[in-house]
Amino acid sequence: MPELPEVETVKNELAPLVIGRQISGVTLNWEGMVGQPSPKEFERGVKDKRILNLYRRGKYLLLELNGGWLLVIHLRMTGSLEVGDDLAKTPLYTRAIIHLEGGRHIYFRDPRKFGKMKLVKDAASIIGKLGPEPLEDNFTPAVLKERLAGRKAPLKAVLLEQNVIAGIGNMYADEALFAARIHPLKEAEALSADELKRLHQSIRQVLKKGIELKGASVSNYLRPGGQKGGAQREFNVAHRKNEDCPHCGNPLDYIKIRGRGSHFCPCCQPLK
DNA sequence: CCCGGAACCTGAAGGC
DNA sequence: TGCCTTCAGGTTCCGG
Repeated sequence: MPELPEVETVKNELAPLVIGRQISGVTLNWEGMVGQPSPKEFERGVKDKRILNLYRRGKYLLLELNGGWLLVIHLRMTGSLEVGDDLAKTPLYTRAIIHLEGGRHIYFRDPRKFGKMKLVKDAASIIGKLGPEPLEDNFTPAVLKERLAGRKAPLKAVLLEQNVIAGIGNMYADEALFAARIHPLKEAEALSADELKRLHQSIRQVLKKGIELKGASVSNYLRPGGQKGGAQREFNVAHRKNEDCPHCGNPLDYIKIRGRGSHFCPCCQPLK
């Protein structure tokens, strides 16, 4: 599923293909992909705008257009963006196409139709409530402590909240907790100073590694050129149901936390 | 505010 | 083999 490393990879690989290009039009195969404004207004508003720049914030991809407009894309669970030059080779499950000048197309694929595009002027309306970017320098163990303060919910559940920290999803939450040797059900506010330090370091480490490997292709995620990412091969616990812990060899555990499948090693991540 | 569960969707995987 | 059920999990909404 697209989390911070996957969206960062999409941004990095999309940028040289689309920045500076003008949008000649949009095809909506499924109008539900447009969150706001109405599909018709969206089509009119995007047409003939130029893509000036590309940013990521949390799991949001932000296309800066001229006139002060932002085209915001969220891939949700099964979305991916691919770029191609031949409409006859439109990928399966393409729900929307952004046509660029010169015959290039951005295909928004999404089997489950959860992804969303929005055209807005005010970035804060979309990303204003997001928590800190975990890979920026201002994300410190002290900030992590402050973000978890007062939260008695399971740590894993709190890590998935985008207004606490932006960009972490189910896979990288499991990986970060394993690397930090902390049980996912540990009460979020109850971490010791050492656990906070380990978790802070682990979050950054697993996200950086995910970006280096160009994201994890466990389900539908593909890079803009159609290639898979490689991060799933390096996962220690995520998506490794019924397998053994790569560290101690004991069977991994699988439980549901807030309805999310959670993989961990009960031996290396004791609840105590 | 905090917390947990349901809903949105549909292809893939598992069970019988 | 084929039908049926369950699972996947990012975000938003809702009830307690």
